[in-house]
Amino acid sequence: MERHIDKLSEYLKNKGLRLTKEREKILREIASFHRHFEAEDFLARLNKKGLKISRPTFYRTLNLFIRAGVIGKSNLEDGRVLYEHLPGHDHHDHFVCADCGKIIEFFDPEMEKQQDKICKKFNFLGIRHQMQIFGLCSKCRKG
Amino acid sequence: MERHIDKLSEYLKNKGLRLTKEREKILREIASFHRHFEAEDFLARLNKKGLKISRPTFYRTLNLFIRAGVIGKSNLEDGRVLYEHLPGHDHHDHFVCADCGKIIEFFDPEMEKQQDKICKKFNFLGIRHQMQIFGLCSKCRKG
DNA sequence: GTTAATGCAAACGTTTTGCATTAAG
DNA sequence: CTTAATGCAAAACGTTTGCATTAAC
Repeated sequence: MERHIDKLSEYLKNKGLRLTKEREKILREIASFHRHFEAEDFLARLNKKGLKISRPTFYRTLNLFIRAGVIGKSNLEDGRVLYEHLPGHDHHDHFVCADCGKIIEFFDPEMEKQQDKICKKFNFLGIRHQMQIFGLCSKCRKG
Repeated sequence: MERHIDKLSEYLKNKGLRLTKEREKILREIASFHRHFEAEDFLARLNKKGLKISRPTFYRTLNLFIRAGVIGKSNLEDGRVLYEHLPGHDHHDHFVCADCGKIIEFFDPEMEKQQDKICKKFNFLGIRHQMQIFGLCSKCRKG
């Protein structure tokens, strides 16, 4: 949490923006939620907890947090749009279980090396990448 | 084109569905378009060419073509939803240029092997995957 | 002649906007 | 006290739906 609030505060100060109660509340929830989340699900979660945040403010805040670098956004191959908090959260790729919908993170240095190679081969300057493997997780492949 | 129409006809026959003029027109355009496309762009293109297809019919047709296996759909990491015709179009991954938006396809057997390895390691049954590398293409990295 | 497909208008879910009000600095 | 942020209602976006009409088979 401290890392998140520090990073956000710094960004806000640089930009002449303000640390409001709403931003603090949302950040606290996001920082303590250690999974990917969809916007609407998370908003419902906030409201259920009694933290009443309006929908426009929530979306505006998500976008602000992205700009500030405290959360990341990924568009999955299945159309879902997922967010996750970033600081202390290194790059990783995703398994997506087609059955239970679970998302499993992985990081494979060999894969990263191979990606560098392919970029060089095509003279492409890679900035970031995303990779998703769809299939069945170890639990669901038994069923 | 023949491959596409044959594949569609077979699907329609099996399902007791009909090969309409609209479906033929749309299929002809898609088959002769050898790039990825976004739905709205392509619909505008059709209308500009004088082929008047309503928006609902167009979207219904895209979904039908997906079911029939003549086109594929991918949700890019940047949120764009792209379609492309399938027969004679093998699996590939994508470079996406952040500057000009161009999409470059590539296929790398080493990468595929590495993906198999990582699936085994996690006891994940991989069905399909998608990978996108964002950055600058050879032209744009000069500018 | 059946019934699937079309076009229209209207709905949809998600995300964004305009604007008057509130509150952070 | 200034101006950024909020909440509301309304719009925007891409896509889908209900329904009466048209057209494949």
